[in-house]
Amino acid sequence: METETKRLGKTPSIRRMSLYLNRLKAYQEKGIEIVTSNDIAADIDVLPIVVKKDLQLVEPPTKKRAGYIVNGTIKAITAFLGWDKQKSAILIGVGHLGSALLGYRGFPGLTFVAAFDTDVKKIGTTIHNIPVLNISNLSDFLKKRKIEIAVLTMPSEHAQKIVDLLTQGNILAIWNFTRAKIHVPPHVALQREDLSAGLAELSAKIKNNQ
Amino acid sequence: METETKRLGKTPSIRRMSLYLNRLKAYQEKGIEIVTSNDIAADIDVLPIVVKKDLQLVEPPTKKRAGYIVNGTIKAITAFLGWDKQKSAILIGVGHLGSALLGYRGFPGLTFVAAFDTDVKKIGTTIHNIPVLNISNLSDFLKKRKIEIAVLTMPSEHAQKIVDLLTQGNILAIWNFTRAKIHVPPHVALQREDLSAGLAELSAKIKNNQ
DNA sequence: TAGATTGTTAATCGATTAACAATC
DNA sequence: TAGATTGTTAATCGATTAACAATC
Repeated sequence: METETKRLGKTPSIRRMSLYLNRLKAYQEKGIEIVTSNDIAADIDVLPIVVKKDLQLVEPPTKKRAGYIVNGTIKAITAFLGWDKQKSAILIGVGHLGSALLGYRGFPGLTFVAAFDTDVKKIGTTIHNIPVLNISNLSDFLKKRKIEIAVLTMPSEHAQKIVDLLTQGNILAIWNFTRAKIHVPPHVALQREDLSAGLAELSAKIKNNQ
Repeated sequence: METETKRLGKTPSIRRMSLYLNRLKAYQEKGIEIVTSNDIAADIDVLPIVVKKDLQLVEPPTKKRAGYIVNGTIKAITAFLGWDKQKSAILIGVGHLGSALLGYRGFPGLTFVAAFDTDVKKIGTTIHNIPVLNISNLSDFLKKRKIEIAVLTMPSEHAQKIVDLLTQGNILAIWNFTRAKIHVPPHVALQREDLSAGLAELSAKIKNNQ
């Protein structure tokens, strides 16, 4: 039943893509048109060879031996990640974290079209202009609208029940911020996000500095 | 100047520790006293050998050849991460993400004692019972109180200026949720958190499912 | 041409996985 | 004893880094 974790190849490289994208956009705003792997590397604290190897994955267009063309490389990364076409998303569970994510400006390619909750005080309101709907309308909603990504920020308990509704509603991907272990059919992409993993890493670094 | 990224050894294992901790606490609540690597592995979708190898790092006490003792293993992980002693933390920038983190219940070992902002509308209020103070009082505050961890959730622009104040104030660690590249002296632990890295990973998985 | 860069191939390092020894 | 488990050592795999070839 297990071995869910299909190896995707270049996970660390893919995770760095958003850093590159950010830096490149900053160059673009400054009017810089060409940039070297050295420049980027210095900016995000990795070795230049890492940048070169990673960017090769997206086949950045028209490089001369002077560096990467900023605009084209932005487009190449964006296309590589599928961020050139906006994906519509819903969010389940409008708590602190949920509201924060709804208002977060840093998710390119993602457009929240609705949020769902059980709390009657929240249902009917909007948060950052996104309507909060009754969770009991989820299935109907998914029949009417094509939604690609569902973001889970509700309490873990009933996660699997919701996930089943989502997969029946033909969602493509689930981004799971809860601690529930959830099962999805193989054609549904699943990403688990664990905020305290970062804290664990930081804590270990503190200990190492004694 | 660079090569900031001091290799810590077991980063992936350390990041998984919070998952183990979570599962073990769930067993504890159910009254389960002994648990095998197989149980844990099935629960978090990794191979049993991964659990065994990872847990060896924390030297879980008193195992019989029947599994790990839940209570003792919880204590061992907690101690390994330094989460047995509460660390006091402040948060800089009480925006959406900042407020969400202040209210997040899932950071063991971390106690927020104050938040800082520049917005006069926020200064003087409390968020989740944590007082929001004027950023101009940051240095004074750090002289009076021993603070271990600073969480950065403000706009990137002035990050380095704030970081300099923090390091002068003898902070031990910085958890950076902004996109600013920041420099810290070598004795200060630094952890960069990038929410959109997870989205990049998810997006790549969607593409792979075509 | 010399210099600076990306692109590519090879070497190294670390993390994951497998196999099995030790133990109660 | 047989069985089930952790602990340990070895093998494999993948990611990082180094070295250098190709190019304008």
